[in-house]
Amino acid sequence: MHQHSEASAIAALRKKGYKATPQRITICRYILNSRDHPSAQQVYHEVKKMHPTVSLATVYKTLGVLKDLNLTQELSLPQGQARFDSYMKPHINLVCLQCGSIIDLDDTTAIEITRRVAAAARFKPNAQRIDIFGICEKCNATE
Amino acid sequence: MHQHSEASAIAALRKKGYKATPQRITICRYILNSRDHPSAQQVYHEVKKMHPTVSLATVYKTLGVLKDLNLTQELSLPQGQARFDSYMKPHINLVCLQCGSIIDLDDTTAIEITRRVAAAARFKPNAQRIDIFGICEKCNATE
DNA sequence: TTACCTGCAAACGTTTTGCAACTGA
DNA sequence: TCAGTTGCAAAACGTTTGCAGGTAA
Repeated sequence: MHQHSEASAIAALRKKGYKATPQRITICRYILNSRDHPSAQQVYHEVKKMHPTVSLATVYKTLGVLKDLNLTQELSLPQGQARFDSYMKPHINLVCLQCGSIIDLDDTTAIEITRRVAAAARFKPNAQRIDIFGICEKCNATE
Repeated sequence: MHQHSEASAIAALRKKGYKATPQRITICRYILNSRDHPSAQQVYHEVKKMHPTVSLATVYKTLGVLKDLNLTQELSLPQGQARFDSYMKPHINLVCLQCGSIIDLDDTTAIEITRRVAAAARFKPNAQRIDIFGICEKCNATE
């Protein structure tokens, strides 16, 4: 699902004039290979394992860089922190209101929708996001 | 588009045991009749014209009540404040990255998508949101 | 009458910023 | 070498909360 290797992340950074620092590489590796849409705090705690002195500021700055490189998307949700999604193909986010998990769901509608909109309204689309809020399979079972 | 009258808002409040205070009525009237997806700050400044002593806390609390009554939806966006949408029919939000405007677009896809998802993943949907980020017609023209 | 609401101020959590020291290219 | 980066601390921001006084029903 997340097809970016470490080497391609480094190349992407350098291509746009960003330095490939150890902290950034660690952050990229974590984000680009995680499927669970981590928050900045989660990234921070994870990266600290390799770089104990890393700061939250660096995490936020790097997340900004990754957005600029189009390697991640920011999912801002009501009540609380943003979550980061490195699955950049148009898709649907299934957001569980109980456990907070976010599942990426491929669906042809997600791709189609932008095309339709560009045609219907005179709107120049850049990015998209489809969220469906509800109760996930796991929470539904344990209820 | 926004079909709620003041009387029906008062009825909705009372039905769930909320008091219909003057502040709440003013906030409801403003939110339910605005098409421009105001932020809490905008609501606050607007309501202040009628109730100069109203507090931001009351605005936030009332916005919470309106969410509970299913009369508004909170649109949290990257970089900044949440915006509030009183158009509750499934639709697409066209979010302009330049001027910040949000346009509601009716599209059959918006309704269809939840049905498909409920079937595809074993997910119990509650609410949905479709955002397309880009440049609106107006900004595109003045560019 | 009373449970609920208001408005103030303080608290909270996330994100951003300024800056001196450091470092990748 | 030097533009860009780090990490710290402080600031900024939107939002929430506790509470004493006030008000709708």
